[in-house]
Amino acid sequence: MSHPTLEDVAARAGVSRALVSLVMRGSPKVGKERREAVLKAARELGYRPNVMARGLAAGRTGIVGVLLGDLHEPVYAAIHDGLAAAAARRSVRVLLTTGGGRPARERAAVEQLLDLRPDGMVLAGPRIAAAEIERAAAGCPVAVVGRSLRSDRVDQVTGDDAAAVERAVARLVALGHRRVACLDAGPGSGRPARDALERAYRAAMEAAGLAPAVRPPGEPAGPWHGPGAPTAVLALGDSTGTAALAALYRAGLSVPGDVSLIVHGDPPGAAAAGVTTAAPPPRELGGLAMGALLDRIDAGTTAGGRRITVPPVVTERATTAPPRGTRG
Amino acid sequence: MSHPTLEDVAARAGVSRALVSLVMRGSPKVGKERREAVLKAARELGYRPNVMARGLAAGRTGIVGVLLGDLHEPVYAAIHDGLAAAAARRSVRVLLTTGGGRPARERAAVEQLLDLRPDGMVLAGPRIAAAEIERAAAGCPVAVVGRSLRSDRVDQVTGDDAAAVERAVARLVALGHRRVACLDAGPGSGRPARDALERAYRAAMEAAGLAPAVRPPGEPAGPWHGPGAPTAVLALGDSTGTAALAALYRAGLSVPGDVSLIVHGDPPGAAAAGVTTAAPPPRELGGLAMGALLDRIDAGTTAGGRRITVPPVVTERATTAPPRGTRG
DNA sequence: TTGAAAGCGCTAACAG
DNA sequence: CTGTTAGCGCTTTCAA
Repeated sequence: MSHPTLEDVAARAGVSRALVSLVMRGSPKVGKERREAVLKAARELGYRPNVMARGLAAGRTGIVGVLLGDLHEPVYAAIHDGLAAAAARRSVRVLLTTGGGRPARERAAVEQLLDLRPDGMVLAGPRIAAAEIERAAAGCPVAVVGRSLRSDRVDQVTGDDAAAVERAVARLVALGHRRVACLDAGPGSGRPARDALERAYRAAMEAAGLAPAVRPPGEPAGPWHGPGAPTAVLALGDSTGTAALAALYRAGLSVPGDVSLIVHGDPPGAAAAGVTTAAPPPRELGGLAMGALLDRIDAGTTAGGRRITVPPVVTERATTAPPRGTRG
Repeated sequence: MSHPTLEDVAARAGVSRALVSLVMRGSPKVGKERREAVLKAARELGYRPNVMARGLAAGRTGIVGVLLGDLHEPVYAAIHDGLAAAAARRSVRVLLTTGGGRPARERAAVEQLLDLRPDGMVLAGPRIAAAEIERAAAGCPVAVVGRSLRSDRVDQVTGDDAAAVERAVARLVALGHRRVACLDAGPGSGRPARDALERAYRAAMEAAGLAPAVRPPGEPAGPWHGPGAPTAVLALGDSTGTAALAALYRAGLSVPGDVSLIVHGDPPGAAAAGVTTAAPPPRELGGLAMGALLDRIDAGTTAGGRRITVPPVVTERATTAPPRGTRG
């Protein structure tokens, strides 16, 4: 038989269905003898409880649905690591979907998840409209990673990107750099966010008593050599993690010999290329979101709206060093 | 009411439950008037069918479970693209899991999927034992991507890696290269597979009337300069996609000026770093697997065991060019 | 402790 | 075309 049912197990163990149900859920009030007989029968039959039947009857599914913004972006793999670890600790089953970054597909993905009647949902980097997130939150508890919205029912876990820029500057300054340029490495998308980061950069430089120097993407290479040239670069909007590095190489510079480089964010190629980055730790974002969600589910509380902001981390790799002449 | 049921819709529309059920499933044999009344009521109530109840009653869930070997490896994102596209064309809902590459977690993930009683399952790059795959296949139709096993019930879609090596060599030769070295760029893991690739390389070279030259990973840089030096390199086991490139740079070579480079496989950094690669196209692998699976589900056939081998593709990027002196 | 009975929300014949 | 009648596999009272 392909899928034995509770009843098959009961028959084989010579007990009632209800007893088997109790045993399967680990109820303490079953005699040791019978319990083992049931377990044995279940094992022999290869019995696996049917989640859907259980969910229907119990009113809860034990499922947490997770939307991952875009599988092509490695940051979601890291977020998932955090989510999964937190979920494993609380023995809930995680089911994943993704819309591949396209809002329309993402909406469909979220609705499919909702159709399963999950106990809760985590949306990591959702691109759908805030109203749709809100609507989803009417169906089950929802936690969002990496996006903040005006809502008192959705838990929100976000990284502090401005703080990441600050830390990056601070780290470069601590290494001894005084001329730290800000390079806009990427194409035009995400302008508004980029502007905020630029402001954070300026503020951090000024706080350190240094002169900010922003190089917009369009501008030609600029003076990279000579006495006034920057000894360190903070790259914004480098979506690959290697674009800024390549640009520096192209300008004939050695990294970190001539200039140190820190890229903001968690771009795909950064780790492989050994590029130092400054960004909120994605694993932690995921873990916190899942934690908040499960807390809320366990509490049975309707009201969410918790906001958690995670401080950034500088991941020092091979592109940062003290400025030339400082050492040896 | 948080989750209206079929019955609520029926009440509001003033019809029977069965009629609503028919409408929801798009049956053609419902009067236009009633159909619209039902649809209207459903919309007003925000009704969404409960997948679990539907699955329980219908005996099929409309769910295809997908195991993705490791979210950190971008090839799985590409495989997923193919899977998702094929699934969308046939309107099935795809639910994802992953074991993060660890067999124990992967097994748990597969079992969780199985507990949902999916109509079928795709295992992309599974690390679990063949016997466990076989066992899963007893529960529902299964297709496997990227792993071949002795089984007459599991559909298998694999890429032809030896052919990828052949194509790479052929491409290099077509560009005019005569001294094509094979570089083992990675650490020791995956030796047996690597050996097969090396054999394929030798065979391809000999078929082209050229002398193979393998440089094992341990060997020091070797003669990269001078009259007999290779003008092209085929890199095996480069797990980042940039390791071989970095090694060539380190040896003081310009790419593709001094040497052309093709990396075997779909390593993470290759696209970002502009490295030319030769490998089976992962999207297609995914699409074929999903297609085979859905065909089998539709046919209601138990017997699978189809084997599909996908020919490789050379993705020409910035590291390949004719040998120096050939042009201009 | 154990068993019987009543659904969870939906589909699938089957009669009207 | 439409409504009625059984379940799907499981949990959950409620008695025994």
